Amino acid sequence: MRLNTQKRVVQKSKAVVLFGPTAVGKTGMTETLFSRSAEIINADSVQVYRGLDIGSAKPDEHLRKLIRHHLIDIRDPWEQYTAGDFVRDAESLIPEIIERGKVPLVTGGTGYYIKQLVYGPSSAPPSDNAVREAVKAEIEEKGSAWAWEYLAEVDPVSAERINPNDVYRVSRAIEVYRISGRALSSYPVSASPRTDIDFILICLVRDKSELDKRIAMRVDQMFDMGLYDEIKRLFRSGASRDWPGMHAIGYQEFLDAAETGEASVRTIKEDIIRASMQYAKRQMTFFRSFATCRFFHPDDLDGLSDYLAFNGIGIDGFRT
RNA sequence: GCCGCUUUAGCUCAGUUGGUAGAGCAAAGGACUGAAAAUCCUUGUGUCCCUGGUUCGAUUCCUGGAGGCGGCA
Repeated sequence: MRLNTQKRVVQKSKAVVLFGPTAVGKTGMTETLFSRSAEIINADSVQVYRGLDIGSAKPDEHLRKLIRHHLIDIRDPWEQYTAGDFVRDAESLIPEIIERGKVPLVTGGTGYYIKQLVYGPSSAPPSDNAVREAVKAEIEEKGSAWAWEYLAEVDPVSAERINPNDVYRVSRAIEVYRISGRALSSYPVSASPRTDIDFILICLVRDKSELDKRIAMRVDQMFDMGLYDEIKRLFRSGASRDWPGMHAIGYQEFLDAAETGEASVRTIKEDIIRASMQYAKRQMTFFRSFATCRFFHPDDLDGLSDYLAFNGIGIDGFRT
């Protein structure tokens, strides 16, 4: 039908997006299905950081030798990496990978990055750190109610959309206005997937109880693998809340514990497990909003490879 | 064994001068315009420990019992 028509008329760039909540089994899947055929474009906002290895569940040496990975270890944890950076990086990698005769495989759990890539990035200006700090200081002084009212004056459309308590977004909207003199809402936003690249969206899912077990198990493993040593190393090099990378689950809990001075390793571990489960839930909500996404259980390799073959994607020839 | 305190949502606890109850956390659902593992929104029926009594009416007051905590022996 529509797919066939597209295939005949235009040979568009194709890329596979493999998404799934944390601990669902994305990494294992890439090894099974894509070892020879693909190069991976990481879409995980924490794995971009050097030194955040265990807590971010980075693919190990073995897998990274087997499949070429991009956008991992490209920033230090005190540097900012953004959705906009990701889109630009991914856009330049996709044709390069196709050029090499491989499938670009975008995989990771950061739904927002994937949305910006698949729907086309926002045209609003990137953040300016000085402006952001100034806005933040002003809100701290005058309060969040003031901030929203101010936004309602300069950008009523955004104010209508953003909840007054959502200081994060209110301040971003004010920031855009201060940087560009234009309302954030005046920058167009795409409501449908971009047309220059054909993204095949796959979301891996498991039952809640199954996923919860895997999350708990994986957090245990992280501690066994030396998460605590990783944290100590980061603290020694000056890690704090100011580092973007330290906002990640598995790291921020140690910062909390260091501040209160009361938490034991056991309660930290419990906190990390709970935060991961909540994150997994948010990830699923994000992906349910992608109309074109197909859902598979990670064990359904036949279904998945059939679906990819139907879409003209060469994989490793897996058959049971 | 005696004395005191305590028992209310999955958890920690408010509260009802007697008219069957509500916060935080958890959970479920949702949002997402270059910070997104971030940030925010919505959702609260539970034998108010059990048993008798008083009362038009008891989760609330009284009797007896059970569990928990503390003190004295």
